[in-house]
Amino acid sequence: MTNIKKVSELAGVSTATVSRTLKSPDQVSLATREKVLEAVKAAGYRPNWLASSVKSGRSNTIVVLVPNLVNPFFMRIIGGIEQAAQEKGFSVLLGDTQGSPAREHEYASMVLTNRADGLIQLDHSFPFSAADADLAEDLPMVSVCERIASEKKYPVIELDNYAASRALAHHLLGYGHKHFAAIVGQVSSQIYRERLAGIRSVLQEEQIPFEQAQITGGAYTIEAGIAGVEHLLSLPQRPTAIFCFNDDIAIGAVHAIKKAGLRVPEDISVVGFDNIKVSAFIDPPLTTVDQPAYDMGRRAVEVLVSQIRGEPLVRSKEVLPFQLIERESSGPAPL
Amino acid sequence: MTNIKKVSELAGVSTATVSRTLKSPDQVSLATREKVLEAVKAAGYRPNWLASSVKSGRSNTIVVLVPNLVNPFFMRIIGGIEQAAQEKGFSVLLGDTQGSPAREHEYASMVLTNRADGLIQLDHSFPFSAADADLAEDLPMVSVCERIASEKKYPVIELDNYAASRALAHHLLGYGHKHFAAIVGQVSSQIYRERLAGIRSVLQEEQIPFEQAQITGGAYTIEAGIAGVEHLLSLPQRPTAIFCFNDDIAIGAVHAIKKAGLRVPEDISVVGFDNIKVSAFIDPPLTTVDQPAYDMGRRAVEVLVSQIRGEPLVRSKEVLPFQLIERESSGPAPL
DNA sequence: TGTGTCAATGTTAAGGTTTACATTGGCTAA
DNA sequence: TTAGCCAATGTAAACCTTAACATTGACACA
Repeated sequence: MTNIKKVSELAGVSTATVSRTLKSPDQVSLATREKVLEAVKAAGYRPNWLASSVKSGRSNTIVVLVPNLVNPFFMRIIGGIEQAAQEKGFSVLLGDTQGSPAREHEYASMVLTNRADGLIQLDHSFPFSAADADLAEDLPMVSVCERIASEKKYPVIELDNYAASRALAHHLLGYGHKHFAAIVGQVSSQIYRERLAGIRSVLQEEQIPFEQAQITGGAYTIEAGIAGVEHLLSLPQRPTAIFCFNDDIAIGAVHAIKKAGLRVPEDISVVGFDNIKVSAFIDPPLTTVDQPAYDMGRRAVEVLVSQIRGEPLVRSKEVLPFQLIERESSGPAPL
Repeated sequence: MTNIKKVSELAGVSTATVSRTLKSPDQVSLATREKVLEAVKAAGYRPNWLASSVKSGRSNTIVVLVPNLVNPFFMRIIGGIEQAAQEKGFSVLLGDTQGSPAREHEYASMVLTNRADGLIQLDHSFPFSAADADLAEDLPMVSVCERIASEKKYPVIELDNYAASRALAHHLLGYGHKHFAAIVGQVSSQIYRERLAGIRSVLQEEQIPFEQAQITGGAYTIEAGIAGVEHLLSLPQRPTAIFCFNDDIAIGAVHAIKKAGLRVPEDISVVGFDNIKVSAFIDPPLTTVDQPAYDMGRRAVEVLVSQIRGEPLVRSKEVLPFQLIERESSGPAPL
């Protein structure tokens, strides 16, 4: 291992001068600087990041907890996180939790052990174990999309899910639909409650019933979409419009509807959520709500880094704009 | 910051005993152990990972260079990497390079600065800058899917792209196709050459021409698939079967073909590569080659970690099995 | 009793870097 | 000439943990 001491000997200066040459060159005379840089090159020296980090007490690293790596929506968020982190001189540790609390605990504890300076949670759970909870009190943590379930309010970057769902509902009402269903993904989350409330509020205003039987789900997957449709088609009153709580579910739903010999949107309209890339290119292209995933990731990093730097929190909640994307998977209700 | 010294004072023992209690408890008497653990709890102490890492000289971290985070195939690989890394006590630093050499250099240099112990490259370039190249000589590095372009042969986990392409070609020949085209994604990569060679070898055996004009591409994206089809449909001799070098391209190709008023597979057969999740659920479901992405990621970590541990390299190249997945996007050639 | 052994614990150096403080020496201004 | 200043550099402590080596003391056995 070539270390700073070896370089200092090679250049005939002290280790402090080597350090200064690399970190604050203006404090070193030109002649010495050149001498040192030459020695650095000759020795093939690269400063040991671990050593400087232990000195500063900062790892300049953030850990991101993702429930599901293969979800393209999350990946767009992470793309934004990665980009912004890099710009700010941070690196990103990936924490694929698969929704497992044990894994969440493990990754979250990295912030307690100086392995990371802060964390971004993409799921809705409070990621620390009960044992760590009190230590986690004032740690930099930000959530994206979901709100972290805890007494203390951590900053959150989110969408107005209530309004977005209302927009989808109005869109479908405009097509004359009267029989609705929802395939909701993960129950027990903030998102679930808000979106459902948004839909309910619109239907109530129009005095359209929306029964429990019409609400199904379990996960944000294509399979859940297929299973949801199979369930819905077995009901006595078939819905003419289905809210899917993300685009993967919607893709599964469209697939299952077509497989059952029905048409989208002629027989059943399907709307999704997230606007993932592929949604525009399936048949029929998906009506959905666009979330600015990349920007949400970027913003999360900005908020997190300012927390890490100890700057006062401006807003504990930021709501980013959504956009209703009307495509061909939704259309007039059948007569 | 509560450190080990504070705990040692609280417990009335030396720092060494605290360290031993946590790292090798069998060396400490039961009574002391309990005393120390109580103090640890009372102080809310968590060992500083940076400090122990600088001591050991190991960060137990690997950095993964990904050209494109949103590609679900890469994400499956990374899922495998993440899982295996966690099992082996490593964490994963994410390096979203967007194909930019500057970013590759930056992430790769993390291995030189003790920020990471090894790296996994998902692209085909040698990720170190020219200045770092000689330092990078013997660093732990593994590539997945693509082979790293350098004199020194780094271990690679890959697929038999040649054989897989031959399988696809035979599949299409079996349907009576005679006019082929390919939308190839990134040119200049190993994958490109091998897959093309595989297709060419089969067509040559059957004395079927395969002209340069029929080969198009540029990126592994849906848009490239669309652009590719638009180009191919403008040619005097329209192909009846299109090889797409990944499923995203194939999804774009199917979309564009349908948009042009043609049918898949009745007018044109389309085959993809990778078998991403959504490929089974688009219309028509995609004929493709399944790559064991998750296992490739896992295996890459195993090889990398054994390199990090200084174990001798068993094989510098591991070829994992592919599987031809025949679905409805390919069918008999039109008359 | 004395010696040897061993488990338990303490002391301290080491890991590589940064930085507060100290030193050097050249220069200016009175 | 000399005090004073300042830029350049050096010295050594600090960051926190770990581990090699040292010490202690209890116990066994001759």
